[in-house]
Amino acid sequence: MTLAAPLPRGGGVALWRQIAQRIEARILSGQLAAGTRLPTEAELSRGFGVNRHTIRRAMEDLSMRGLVRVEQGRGSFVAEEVVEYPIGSRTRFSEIIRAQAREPSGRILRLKEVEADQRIAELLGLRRGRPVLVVERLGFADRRPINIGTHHIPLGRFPRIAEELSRNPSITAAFAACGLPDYRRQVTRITARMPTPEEATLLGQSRSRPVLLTEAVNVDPEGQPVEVSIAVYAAARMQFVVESA
Amino acid sequence: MTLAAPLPRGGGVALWRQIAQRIEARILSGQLAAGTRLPTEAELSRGFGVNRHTIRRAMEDLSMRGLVRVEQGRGSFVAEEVVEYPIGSRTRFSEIIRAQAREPSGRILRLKEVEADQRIAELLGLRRGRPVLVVERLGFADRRPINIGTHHIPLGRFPRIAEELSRNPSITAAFAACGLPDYRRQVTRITARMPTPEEATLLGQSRSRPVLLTEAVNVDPEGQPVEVSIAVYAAARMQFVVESA
DNA sequence: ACAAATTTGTTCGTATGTATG
DNA sequence: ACATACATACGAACAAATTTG
Repeated sequence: MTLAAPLPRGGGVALWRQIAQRIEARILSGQLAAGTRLPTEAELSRGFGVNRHTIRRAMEDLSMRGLVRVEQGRGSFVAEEVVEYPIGSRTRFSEIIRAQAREPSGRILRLKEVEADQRIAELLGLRRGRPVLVVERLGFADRRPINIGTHHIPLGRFPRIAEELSRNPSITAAFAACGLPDYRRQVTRITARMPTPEEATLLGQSRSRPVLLTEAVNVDPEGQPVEVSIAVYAAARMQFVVESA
Repeated sequence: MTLAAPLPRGGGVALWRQIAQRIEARILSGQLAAGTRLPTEAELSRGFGVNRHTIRRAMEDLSMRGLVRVEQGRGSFVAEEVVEYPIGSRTRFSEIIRAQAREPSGRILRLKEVEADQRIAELLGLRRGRPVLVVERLGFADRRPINIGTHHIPLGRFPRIAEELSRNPSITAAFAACGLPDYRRQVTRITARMPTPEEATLLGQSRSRPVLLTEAVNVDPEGQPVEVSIAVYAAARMQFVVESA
């Protein structure tokens, strides 16, 4: 246990603070990489020669400050850096990831032609039952899964979009190849819920941690809806940022 | 059990779909009011004469579509209407609630003078250690708890704000009484996490359901930060809406 | 479906030191 | 000097979630 070392007692600094500071220093210096598991509370309390409560107090501090993530029954982990995801009219997955000095990538999970249900039809300005391509796509930043996007695209206007997407799993590129070089996000709705088991697996996260859920409508320069996307994000790794003019 | 009635089997429509549709119809027609508890899965399975798994499939469908809320160990409930909470430069709690035809109110939980820590000082454009008033406020819509806001206000600029707040638990009104008739929201950060036990109690929600977390900076007309607010919202009752110009 | 082992979460109780009035 | 409040620290036991067999 390299973390442990004798602690000066009665020196005016609470033991839990000293412990938190040592762990923090290891994390900030990179000696404890993001995602790595910390020793158990029992191990730490033995290592530092303090009571388990004292360790827990230190962990609570680190957890509150977002440096570690504690999961009941599993252990404690060095927190991953959160992706700052600006929500605005030019919200593009790959641009946002690249702007954070990470490498974006994506994998198409499913491509399916369906008839638009009530809600999707309304948002796309179509009649119910019109053909829509449903694209499920897993998005990555630096090979870590970030989101699962379910995109609904009207096939009446973009009949060749499925073909383009199977060639290159980028929504923006597929639209460009179908004659729409630019689009903008009109509205985004944000909420949160617990993940389905499948979502938790795909996002590589615990089932007891929440996901952020967005529903967005993208429109062409004339204001005509071209896509409705519903996406889930691992909440622990994501922070949406809304700048107000 | 008025919900139950014989179901046509082998008619090409899955039993769980028929069950889900019946329950949905009752909810949409208002026969099952928001927040009321549904019969247990065991009762429903007896009532419809199907296996409990079939009921569960129907409930999962309804739950995914946001019509019901299922809580392990407690039961299933008709989902409350979600509050649509627009995020923009004029984000004001009471105005938003009123715009949804609900009655806003608030209760101050705590008022405390503290020294600004690193993060708050940075966001407020102060030096660390400067006096800041921390206000914890529970916000209601139609007497239902909606959010817990923790507001940080620089006392150097607003020395009398605590007094105003104890008279009227509205942040906007307190600022107005302290000579700031108008302010705007500059940036909002949104994420989600699980609630603390206290948060779950105050929000009247299950501890196994997530909360949305916002961090916002409000500035005066000159762009000077006047308040940092960190708020948690019951995710099941809240949807943030971001319109992009 | 169940059981065991592991790990964090919660709640008791006790004791000590420090700041405050 | 004394009482009080508060944060710190330790100990024990049990609850709850997760993983594994």
